[in-house]
Amino acid sequence: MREEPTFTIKQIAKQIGISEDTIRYYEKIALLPRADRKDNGHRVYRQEDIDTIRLLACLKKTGMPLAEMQPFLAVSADADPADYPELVEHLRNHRENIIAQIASLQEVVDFIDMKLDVGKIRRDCSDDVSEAMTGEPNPNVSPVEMAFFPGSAARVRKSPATGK
Amino acid sequence: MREEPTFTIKQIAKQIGISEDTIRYYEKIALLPRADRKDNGHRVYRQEDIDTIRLLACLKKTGMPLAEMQPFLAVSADADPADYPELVEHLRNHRENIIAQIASLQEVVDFIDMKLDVGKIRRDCSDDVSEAMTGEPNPNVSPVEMAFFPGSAARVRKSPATGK
DNA sequence: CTAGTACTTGGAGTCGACTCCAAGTCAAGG
DNA sequence: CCTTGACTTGGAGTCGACTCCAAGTACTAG
Repeated sequence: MREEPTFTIKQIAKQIGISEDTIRYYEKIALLPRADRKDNGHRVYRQEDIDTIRLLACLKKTGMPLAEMQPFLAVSADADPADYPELVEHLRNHRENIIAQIASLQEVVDFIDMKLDVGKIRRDCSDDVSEAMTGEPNPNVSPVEMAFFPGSAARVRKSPATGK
Repeated sequence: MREEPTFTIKQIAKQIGISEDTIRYYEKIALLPRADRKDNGHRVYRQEDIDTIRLLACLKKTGMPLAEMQPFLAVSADADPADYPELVEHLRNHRENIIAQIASLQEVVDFIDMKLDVGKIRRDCSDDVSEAMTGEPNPNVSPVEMAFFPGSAARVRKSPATGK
């Protein structure tokens, strides 16, 4: 069998877009398994490892704390998650969290769009990520009082003008 | 005019789901304007303030650092953002960031689904939040080697099996 | 042999975002 | 009048996630 290509820590750091220090740190806190070393002690990475680290980077982007990433690595590794029912549960939970987070983000996007579109009245597109909100198709809403807030969509209904 | 209802810090903390300390902290770092006080010095909040704080909480959920939230409050306040071209620019930028973040999240969701659906082949539903990704409708992909990684979607294409 | 570079390690420092605390004020109840 | 409870303040402490550093080793080129 031909040898897989291997990479230095510097290379994969650059490739993935995180610092070498961060990668070493992940290893230090055992978020990543100890990487193989060359004879001189330098770390060697292969595609498999890169994929794993990339997954971490991806999860990080979603705001997940490092401590919660471990289970994902277990899954990422190679296994069939069905072998670990607890883990499946965990994954499902996290999936829900992420969906909620997407909804949050979408609300912010909506908020921004609303602010950017002040007066334009261009409210029709498809954006129903969350089923929780999407209250009234209320067009020209006024600044803050819209229902862009999670968990209280419908009940935010102000009365008078904003102070002024 | 009848008085708007007002609330204590404890009430709104509970309502919004963050700690009183956090609210005071936001005020301390001037992320929030100094709240009005009663004669005894206690903070009073009205709906308007609650909306603002709720916006912060919402932005926080999206992983935005506190320092970046200021512009949103300026917008939230009452103004027409068109009055502040820089701010509009900032909003647009952030909108893009969020869209990207949603894509990241969606990838994680896809990853989870993929892991959960191992062998199930149930790939059809409607989830196209981001227009950036949605690469191939590639069904039964193998564990890690999938293109669930942001920024390198198409180019991560492994050849051999995952080590084993 | 020396210089340069690419790594290694353990540990210290930083930064953001809280979180906790002690001391103080005020209002109401017994 | 004294206690209790809800708040105030400034400041200290914590925690997660890095980020930086000094000292050491290994290889490479001149």
